[in-house]
Amino acid sequence: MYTESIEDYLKAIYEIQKENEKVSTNSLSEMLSVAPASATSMIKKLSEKKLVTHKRYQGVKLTKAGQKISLEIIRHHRLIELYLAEALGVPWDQVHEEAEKWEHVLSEDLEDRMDAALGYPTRDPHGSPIPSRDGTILELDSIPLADLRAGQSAVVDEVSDHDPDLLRYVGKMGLYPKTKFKVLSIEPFNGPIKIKVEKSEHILGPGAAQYVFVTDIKGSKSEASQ
Amino acid sequence: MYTESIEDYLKAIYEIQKENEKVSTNSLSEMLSVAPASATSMIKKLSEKKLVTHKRYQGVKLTKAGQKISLEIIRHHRLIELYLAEALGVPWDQVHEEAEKWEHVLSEDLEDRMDAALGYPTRDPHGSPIPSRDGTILELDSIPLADLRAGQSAVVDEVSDHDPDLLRYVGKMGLYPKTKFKVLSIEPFNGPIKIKVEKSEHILGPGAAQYVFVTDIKGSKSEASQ
DNA sequence: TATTATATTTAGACATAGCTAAATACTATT
DNA sequence: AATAGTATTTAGCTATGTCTAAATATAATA
Repeated sequence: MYTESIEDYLKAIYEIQKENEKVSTNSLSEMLSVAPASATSMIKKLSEKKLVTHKRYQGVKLTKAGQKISLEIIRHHRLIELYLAEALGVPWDQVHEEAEKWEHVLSEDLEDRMDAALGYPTRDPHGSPIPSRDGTILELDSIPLADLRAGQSAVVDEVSDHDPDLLRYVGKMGLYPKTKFKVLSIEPFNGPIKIKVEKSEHILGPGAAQYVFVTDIKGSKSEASQ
Repeated sequence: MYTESIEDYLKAIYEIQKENEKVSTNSLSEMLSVAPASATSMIKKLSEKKLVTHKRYQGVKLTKAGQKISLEIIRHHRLIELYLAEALGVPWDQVHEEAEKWEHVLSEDLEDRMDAALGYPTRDPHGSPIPSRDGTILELDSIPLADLRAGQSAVVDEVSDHDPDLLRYVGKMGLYPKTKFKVLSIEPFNGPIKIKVEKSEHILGPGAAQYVFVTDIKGSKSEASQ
């Protein structure tokens, strides 16, 4: 088994790798709230253990082995999040923090029991895919809500869980995964977005709209396909 | 917050204090599987933090503050054990190990939710009392099954959870808390004990009978009261 | 291209919590 | 009361993972 710290670094590397091509020492140190020098020394350790490859000043990349461990932890994390939400009614903005600690001490047996109790789910409460036991994960191709055009409707696919305030904010307007909504208007230059969810209208700030990912887009063309 | 290590020591001190008057450095080092020197240095630290009182070569004792923390951890531990058994069907010989790790990272909020989901329980799966949030705990006055006499019947109150094998062993004969049984015969000099649970008879080794605590004794006098 | 700014790494220190080996204190026995 | 045995403590070392300050490499700009 690996230390909690190692697991945290591997998870962070995976998350950054998913967005940006390059995983820099600085991005890691920021994500984990440690000094850059601390990240450097951990990178050295991960590299010796063949969990990442690293060229000085060039960033790191997970090896097969590193990715496997990373996905195991993410599986723990997301199963726990869903379990807490479903079984114990923990609000979706609080499950992340709880899972962050529990994920490191969850046994395989309990993981299986939770998985079964939940009916072998594929998504966590924020819509993020739950990796399978053997280390495969669904790649989402949803786009930020902020990229939609007025008149389009779509379905919420995933909401970033990096900030509890964001989750509470979009939760208040009912923008949970699988929820259908329509864009009534969208102001230029990253202006506010007017949307309709169920029967009610809401104004969504562009900062938040960047972190709500949507799919199943219907109506006039999206910005991306123009 | 305190470190996991500190919490483990405080918990161990509480457990030893419950049995033996004196909590020696050696008993602690044994219970926690660390070298005696390690226990000494932790005792020094606990003493500085006013969590225990300590006189050199004389053993330690929890202060009010130390006992409070200790009981909080034990409350976590036992709530988790019961939750795992009830909600996820984890067998009673496995809940301890799982709780041992989880207890240190359980939030107060989740503690409350589990407590409510379980209907504010007072005992864990082994019959041990669950301390209340404010740090009070029921003192049991049950006695070892080994001290009973032939002809007496009693009810299982608590089974020590220190050894999973023991739990599986007594579990096989149905000796769970609240189970009524009768002593058919008991051989002298710590011999085997024949008991009847429900309709079936079992032979119980004296080593195990020492760790099964019973109450509600009926029939001829117990050894203790002779 | 030389310079400046930024990113990364190295060097050296600290806290936690463990260890072994040696010294010291207490306890029991002759 | 002296001694042998056991319990406890001290001294000093190790590993993990963090930190700051200084050195060095890369990238951006004048």
